[in-house]
Amino acid sequence: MVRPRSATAAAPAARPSLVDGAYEALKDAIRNNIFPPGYQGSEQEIALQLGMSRTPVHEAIIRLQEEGLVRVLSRRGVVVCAISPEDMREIYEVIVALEAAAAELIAEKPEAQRGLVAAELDAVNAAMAAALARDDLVGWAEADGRFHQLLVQRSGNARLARMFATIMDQSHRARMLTVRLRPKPSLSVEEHHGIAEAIRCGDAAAAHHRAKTHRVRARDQLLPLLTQLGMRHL
Amino acid sequence: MVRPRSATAAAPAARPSLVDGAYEALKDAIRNNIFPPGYQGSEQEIALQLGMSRTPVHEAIIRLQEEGLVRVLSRRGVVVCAISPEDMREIYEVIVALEAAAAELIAEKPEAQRGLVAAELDAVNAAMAAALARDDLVGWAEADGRFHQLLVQRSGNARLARMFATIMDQSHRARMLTVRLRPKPSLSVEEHHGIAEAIRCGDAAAAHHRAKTHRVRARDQLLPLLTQLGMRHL
DNA sequence: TCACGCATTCTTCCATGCAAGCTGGAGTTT
DNA sequence: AAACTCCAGCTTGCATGGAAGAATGCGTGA
Repeated sequence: MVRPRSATAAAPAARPSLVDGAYEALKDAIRNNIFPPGYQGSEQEIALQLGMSRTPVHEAIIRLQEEGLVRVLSRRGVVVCAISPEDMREIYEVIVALEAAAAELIAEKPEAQRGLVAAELDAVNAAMAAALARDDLVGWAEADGRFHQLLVQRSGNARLARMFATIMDQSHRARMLTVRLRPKPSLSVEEHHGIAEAIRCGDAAAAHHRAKTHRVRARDQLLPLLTQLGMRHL
Repeated sequence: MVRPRSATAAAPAARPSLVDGAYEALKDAIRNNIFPPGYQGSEQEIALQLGMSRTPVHEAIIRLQEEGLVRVLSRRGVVVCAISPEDMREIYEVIVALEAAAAELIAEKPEAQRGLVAAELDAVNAAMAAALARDDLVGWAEADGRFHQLLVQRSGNARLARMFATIMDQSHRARMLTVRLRPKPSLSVEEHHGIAEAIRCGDAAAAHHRAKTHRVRARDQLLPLLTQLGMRHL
C-alpha cells in the first residue's frame, strides 16, 4: 500500500513506551557504571529488574548495540562493551572531526546568529571558570560538557549533533574516571574563549583550528592516563 | 550475574539471522527505490513478502530507524524517509567533516602505510578515469564511491568508517538520481589524484584541505540540481 | 589424576496471541 | 449540504511459548 506522507515533518511528540524506558534506564546504568564494562547479563534478568517482559528489553538492547554501548552474543547473553585506549583514540579522532566542523559551521553563519551563539558559549564558559575557581571538579566537568554540547547543537546540523551525542555516550565513563586524575584543566577556559571569539569574528578557519587543538590537547592529557591505568579496563 | 568477558574482542563471525536478512533486504529496497521515499507499509505486509513473521521485520526496522532511513509512526505503519535539500546540506556537511578527517589521519601515518594507501587510491582513480573516458557514468559513480569508501576505511578508525557508511546510505538515492543530470565530473579525477598525492607526501593539512574542497565542489554542483528538481521529493 | 563425552540448563531467536490506539467512512443530525 | 459521532478495520506494542544453540558440570574411562 503506497500512500505518500510527509516524512520529514517533525515527530508528533511520541508517547513514552516501555522500550524507551528500558533504553534510557539501561543507558543510564551503563553510563553510571551500575553495569560495569564486561558485565554480562541476560535479557530475562534485566526484564525482571525493570518490571517488564523480555520483548521491550530486547528491542532497547538492539538500539544500544547500534550505538556501540553493548554487544549481544548470540544465545550467550548481552555484554557491556569495554573501552580500550585504542577505542579512546578512535573516539577522540571522531570528536575532533565533528566538533571542529561544528565550530566552523557556526562561524560561517550570519553575524547576528554568530554573536548570539558566542554569547551563549561565553556564559557557559563563565560558569565553568567559576566552578574551577572553587575547585569544583564535578561542576567543571558538567559545564565543560555543556559547552561542547552547545557547540554542536548550535551548528544547525541535527545529524552531526546526533552523531556527536552518540560518540560522547561511548566515552562518558572514561571521562568521568579521569576527571579527578588529570591535572587541573586551567587552560580550558582560555581555549574555550578563543573558540567563542573566533566564532564571533566569523573566522571559520580559526574556529576550526582552535576547536581542534583544544580537543587534541585534552586527548593528549587523557590517553596516557588511560594507558597507565590498565589497558582494557574501561 | 557479573561475569567479565573480553568485550573488545572481534565478533565471532555471527551466523546469519532472519533479522539480518530483513535488514539487508529492506535497506536494499530503499536504496534502489523499490520502496520510494514516502512509501508507507505495515510490518505484517513486509513480513509476508519476506516470508517471515513480524518479529524479525520489526527488529530490522528499529535498526533502520536508528540509521535514519525509515520512521515508524506508532500504530500507523512505517514510512520511508524522504530527503529534502536541507537534509542533503546536513549530510554533505557531515561527509565533508568525516572524509577530510580521514584523509588527514592517513597522511599522518608512517610513510610505508601512506604509500600503500596512496597506491590503492590511485588504482581506483585510474579505473574511474577509464570509466569516464568511455562515457560510462554508472561505472564512474561506482568507482567514485569505491574511492571515497577506501579513503575512510583506510583511516584506521572503524567508528569513523561506520558513521560514514551510515550517512552514505542516507544519501545514496539522491546521488543515483543526479548522476545523469549533473555535468560530466571531469575535475574529479584530478582532485582525487591531488588527495592521493598529499597523502603520499604526508602533508596532513593539504590532504584535509583537498578532500574538503573536493566534496564541497561536488555539493555545490548537486544541491542546486536537487532544489530545482522539486523540493521534498527525494 | 587427567581427559573426554554427555546431558542439563541457560540463553537468544522467532512465531503468535491479545490489547490498545489511530484512521477512515458510514450513518445521523442540524 | 455540512458537520459530527460512532464503529469497524488495520496498525503497532507487548507478552509469552516453543525451538535451537552454547556453555557448564558431572560422570566415566584410562
